[in-house]
Amino acid sequence: MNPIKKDPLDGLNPSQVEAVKHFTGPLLILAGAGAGKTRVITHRIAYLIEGLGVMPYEILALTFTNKAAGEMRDRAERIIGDNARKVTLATFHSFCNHLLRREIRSLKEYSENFSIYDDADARRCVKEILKELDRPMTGSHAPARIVDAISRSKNFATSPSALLSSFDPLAEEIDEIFKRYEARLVENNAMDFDNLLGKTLELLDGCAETRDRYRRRYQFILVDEYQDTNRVQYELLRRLCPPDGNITVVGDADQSIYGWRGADIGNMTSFERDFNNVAVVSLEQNYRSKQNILDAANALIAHNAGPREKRLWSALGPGDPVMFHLAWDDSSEAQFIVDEAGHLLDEGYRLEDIAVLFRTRAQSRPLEDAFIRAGLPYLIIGATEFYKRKEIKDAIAYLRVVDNPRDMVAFARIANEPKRGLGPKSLEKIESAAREAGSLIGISEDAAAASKQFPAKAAPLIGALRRLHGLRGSVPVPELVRAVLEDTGYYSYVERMDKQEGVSRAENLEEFFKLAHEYAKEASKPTLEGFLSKVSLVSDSDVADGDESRARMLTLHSAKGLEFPVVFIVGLEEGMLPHGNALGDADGDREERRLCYVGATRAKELLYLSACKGRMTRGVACNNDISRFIMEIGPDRFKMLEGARGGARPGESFFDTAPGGGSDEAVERSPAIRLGGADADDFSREPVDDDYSTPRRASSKKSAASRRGFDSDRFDGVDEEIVREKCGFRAGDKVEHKVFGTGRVVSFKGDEICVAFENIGIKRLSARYAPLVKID
DNA sequence: CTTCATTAGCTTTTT
DNA sequence: GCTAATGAAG
Repeated sequence: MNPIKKDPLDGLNPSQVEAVKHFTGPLLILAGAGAGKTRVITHRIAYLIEGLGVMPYEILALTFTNKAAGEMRDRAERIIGDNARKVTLATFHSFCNHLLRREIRSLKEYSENFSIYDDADARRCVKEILKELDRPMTGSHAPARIVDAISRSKNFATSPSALLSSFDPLAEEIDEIFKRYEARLVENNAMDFDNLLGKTLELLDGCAETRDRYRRRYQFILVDEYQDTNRVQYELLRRLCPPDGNITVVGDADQSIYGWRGADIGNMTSFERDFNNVAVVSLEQNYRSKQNILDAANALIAHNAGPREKRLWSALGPGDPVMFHLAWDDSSEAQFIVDEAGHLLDEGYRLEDIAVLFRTRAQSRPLEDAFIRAGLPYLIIGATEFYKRKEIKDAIAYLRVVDNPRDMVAFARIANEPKRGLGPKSLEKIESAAREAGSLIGISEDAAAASKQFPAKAAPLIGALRRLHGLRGSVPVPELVRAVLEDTGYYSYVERMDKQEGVSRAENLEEFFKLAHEYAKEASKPTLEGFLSKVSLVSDSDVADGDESRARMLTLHSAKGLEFPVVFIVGLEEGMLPHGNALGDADGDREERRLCYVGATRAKELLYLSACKGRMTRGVACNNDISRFIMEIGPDRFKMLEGARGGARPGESFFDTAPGGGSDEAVERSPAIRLGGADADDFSREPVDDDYSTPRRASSKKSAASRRGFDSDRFDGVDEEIVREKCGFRAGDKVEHKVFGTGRVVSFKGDEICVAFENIGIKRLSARYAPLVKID
């Protein structure tokens, strides 16, 4: 028994109450940024159950990310307790995945243990097909591009060639490649992300009985981020809900930023057309940001043509003006942010209050450098690398083959990992044998032994896979996972790998086992398929959270739905934001503007925008104009900020007006350039080199960044002597730092070494990892 | 068949 | 500045 913890109508404004209390029939909620969208959905779920007597299992709530789904469930649970768990609350993809696993019989060519293919798997398929067709795989025929074209065509529900210019050399062949790709998926009993949606639609269309069953089951449907639905998702909603059904969609056309992926804002207007008597509620009061921030955001978005459905307002007061800083180059832009962050910390903000938003992932690098140098811990959201790690992908591939022995993409990945002497030639033979036998484990031992064609070296692997496949269902998932990796020899192979490499990989595998345990604990009916689905459908932004005291770094896209007291948006330059690929295209331009709008509206108290006159892109210097978005917001809305080292003035050109001093100065500030330059040798000593040459994605707890930056706190109290011994420095030593120049060692504290640098001042650095060299 | 080294190609955003 | 693919040598 769970008492109502809270009245679902408590603390809502009149529009929100109207949205929450709406009972039957379609409802369209136009919710501006920060207007309490998630709040309305969760409270509506609560009210339907507690106030209107709807059964929890009759409710289907769909989101785009696992994170949003989880958050919604948490919040609903806080209002109504355990009943919230019985609501079907899922992403579109995971909902479809579940439906398919249950109903797949209706699609004869698939069985319920189908694999889910990610982009990399899809590319591999395309590559094989190109090889088959003897076509090139470069330029216009790059597998990634083809996969992209195929995916877009599915999202737009059209043929791939229809979306290509007729001049595209690919246009002629793409449909054929597409056909073979689909056939290959079927052969492998696999679905790509798009097919999870598409096949579900197909299934519901092909079987009225199933469709009606789901319609009866889900009397109430709620859709979050409705503006991001694509054609297929829209059609799915129409299958699941009759025209006068109880469907509530919540969206904001101004936050539509996934048009490139097939999201169709047209679905907002289609909704009123295709569903009957649609009620509309508009939420305009913003509970997140100070008015100055909203004014800037409103001014920006006003430049997108079309009627303004709403104008955000806030009762939180004007707040500080939005700030703008023009930096010399990307590293001084990053330095500006670090300096500013320092001030903010002095003022009482915490690191986790601060978010730095950028357009492209590549922009994180200089920021990371600056944060590392300053010893400020940060977290890159969305760079989960965990599931992209080789050992994890291998482990998943093993499991996939065991679960679905038709999955030849997974098999190709692991056949020779560890080395079993199975090269491409052997692989081909195994594949054709598998095709003949129906699946890998269908290859009979006798037939294989009899055939001179069949590589004998493959027999043990196939045997192990067959045996493990048989254990499916009778052995608990975590044990099965371990058995798969141990019995195939993969685990010991990883363990035996040389030194650090092997250790961190084995650690990651242990982490993976832990995931399996967690899954088994929380799933009502754990299965290998369930576990695989789970790991296949996690998105990058799902993991990153936690209340760790770190600044956040993330793309504008992954910022949607989040909020932070302080937001920096960097790189407001033509070609960057708006991005070069969107220039010259009116739709693209508008979407870029919305992207910037989304970023700006993430800020609660302080919003900083910055641009730089020049930046390094792909190792090449280039200079950009200040983004049109800055002009559109209007100069009088900004407080202009100078950086510690002086900002550049508008109109001044970066690399060409200052060929001598100017660019040299810039080069000196950029560690990346120095590293590649002549004095790289100076830093080739092991710990030093390691620190700066290894990839610096900070998402992993084991990254160099995290070790130096903050974990050091935990070593407080470590004997000073040990530290001294470890790093070989003593107080008074003159040292040189790759970035900070020369200085003198002042003292030690825990794992940290304090150094007084000539121009910079005293810095606390990690004794073990700081790139310090003793000089005479 | 494997391993190592060099090179080409590329980076917008992601369930 | 990175990954993945290709090529040469073991």
